[in-house]
Parts: sequence; C-alpha cells; structure tokens
Amino acid sequence: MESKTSLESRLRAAGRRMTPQRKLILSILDETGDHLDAEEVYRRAKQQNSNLNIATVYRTLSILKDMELIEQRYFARDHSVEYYESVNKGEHYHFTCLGCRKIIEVETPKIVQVQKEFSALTGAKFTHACVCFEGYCANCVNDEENLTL
Amino acid sequence: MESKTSLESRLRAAGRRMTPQRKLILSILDETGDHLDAEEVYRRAKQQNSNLNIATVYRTLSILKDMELIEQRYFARDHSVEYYESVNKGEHYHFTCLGCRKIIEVETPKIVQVQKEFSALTGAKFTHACVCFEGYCANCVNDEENLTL
DNA sequence: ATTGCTATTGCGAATCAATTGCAATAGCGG
DNA sequence: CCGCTATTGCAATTGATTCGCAATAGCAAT
Repeated sequence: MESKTSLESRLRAAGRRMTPQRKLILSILDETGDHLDAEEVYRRAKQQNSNLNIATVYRTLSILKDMELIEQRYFARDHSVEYYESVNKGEHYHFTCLGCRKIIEVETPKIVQVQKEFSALTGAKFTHACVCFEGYCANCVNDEENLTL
Repeated sequence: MESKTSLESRLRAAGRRMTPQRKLILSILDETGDHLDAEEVYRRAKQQNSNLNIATVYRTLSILKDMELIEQRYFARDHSVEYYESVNKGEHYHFTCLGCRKIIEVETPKIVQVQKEFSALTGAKFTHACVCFEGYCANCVNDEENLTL
C-alpha cells in the first residue's frame, strides 16, 4: 500500500486533488481483501459518507485506472462480474466456482510463457492479458455431479 | 458447420422452432470469417430481411448460446468488444492489436496445461476459460515506439 | 489567513446496450 | 387445414455508466 503523501503527490503531479471522497474510496480499495465492483465500492463508501454520489465513485475509479493504481478485471464466462483491484498484487488470475461463487486466485508462469512464445514467433508486443477461469471447486465438484448427471 | 436438418432437429428437441430469422442469423454466423458482435449480426441480417428486429437477434443469440452452438467471447482489456463465434472452431485465444485493431488468433496448449495443473493441485474442475491478449502486432510495434516514447 | 483559479462534487438528465411485455403472426405436429 | 404455442416486431423499460452544469472546495500564491 502506497503512503498517503506519495499518492497525494502523484495525484498532484497529474494535476489532480486529494479530496475526502477519493481518500475514502482509496482506503476501501486498499483495505479490502474482497473483489469489489463499482457498485460495491459505492455501497461501502456511502456508509461512511452518506451523500457520496455514485458518479464520483465511477470518476474516481476511472482516474485510478488511468494512473495505473488499480486494474479493472473480470470474472465469469460472460464477464458479468467485474471488479477493481490494486495493481501491486502481482501477476495472478482468477478461478470462479460456479457452485459456491468462491473466487480462487491462480498463480502460474505459463500465461506469461504463452506471451513470450507468441512474441518470439510474431514479433508482437503484449501490453495486457485478461484471463478468467470458471468451473467447480473441489468442494462443489461432487455436488455438481450428483445434481446434473 | 452443422447440417440444416440436424440443427433443426436439435432445435425441435429443445422445443424450439426453425424460423427464417433464425436460419438467416445462423447462416451469417456460419459463413463469416469475421468476429461479429450482436449489432453487426443485426446489421448484416437486416440487409437480407429489412424488418428483422434487433430483439430477435439478441433472443436468437441467447438461445444458440444456451444450446452451446456458439460461444460469446470478448476482446480488449475492458472487454468493450464482444462477439459470437461457433463452438466448433477449436480451442484458441485472441490477441488484439491496439494499433491496427487486427485480431490474431493464438493457439497454444499452455492454457489447458494451467487448467490441468490447477485441477491436479486443488481438485477443481474447469468448465470454461476466457483469455484475451492485448498489445501491438509486429507491424505496429515500431509505430508505437516512435509515437509514444 | 485570505484569495483566486479551477478541479471536483452532487444532482439529475442522458446514453447505450440489452431485455421485456404484449398482441399479432406463423411453425409444425396431428 | 387446424390449433396450439413458440416466436416475432414493436415500443417501452431496465440497469449500468456517463455527462452537463452550477455549486463547492483543494491548494498554491499572496
């Protein structure tokens, strides 16, 4: 987690200001272990500042994204679940259990290998990879077999 | 590409009917080499049946998805580009060039390997993987370096 | 502290893709 | 050819996100 002063100076450097609303949204994103979408960030922030507006949340998330402090990621086959997480979490991917909705983080160097191989082959340069997996976790595999087969 | 009769019987088996609208939409999806989103399917279909409604396109795509005849896929970091393609194209992934917007299909066994490893490790069962890459193709890499650095 | 510039906010309205309710239409099995 | 009901076109609706705007409030300079 970035110190307040450094973050504030980075905002300033980009011609932006540190407001209570932004502090609040940042603290929620920094302190949560959950995966939050814009609505959920709003819901939580509103508990502490009841006249916060959702447009402000969207605007703040957009700024943080532009500054590459957070990344917008997706879950689920149809990408219906979207959330934000801070970029300093390192390279990892997500597995969503269709049974219990649990999200498991997947760490593997193989995705980066795919990128390297493809680059070597074609000369292309990667800037981003979006990967999300879906299925049933160990706990739910049995249930699913019993139910659907 | 599936034969008309077999497709029709599959629809029937699901209690559905084969209509000219569905025939048209299916033929567009089957014959195109491009990656089409719902609006583009609608645009092309409307050229042949001018009073086709976009709601019908959405409904048809949804049915085909449920029957697992087509898959909904996404491009771009923010998944702003979405399209449908028939499922019988085999396992492959997409690289979108941010320079020229070209889409290059990436074939690699490594994604499946990741799934196998993760399954072996955790006991989870995969049903779906969504993978999309973004960057600059060989032709655009140089331009990008000249422009942004 | 005070001032002035302007980024930011809250609000409501607008947007856009996608979905839905409904009455009319039209597959398709009998 | 009938009759049942799935499907269609249409218009209205939804729901998430964005936008315009006037009021507010950071913050650098005074």
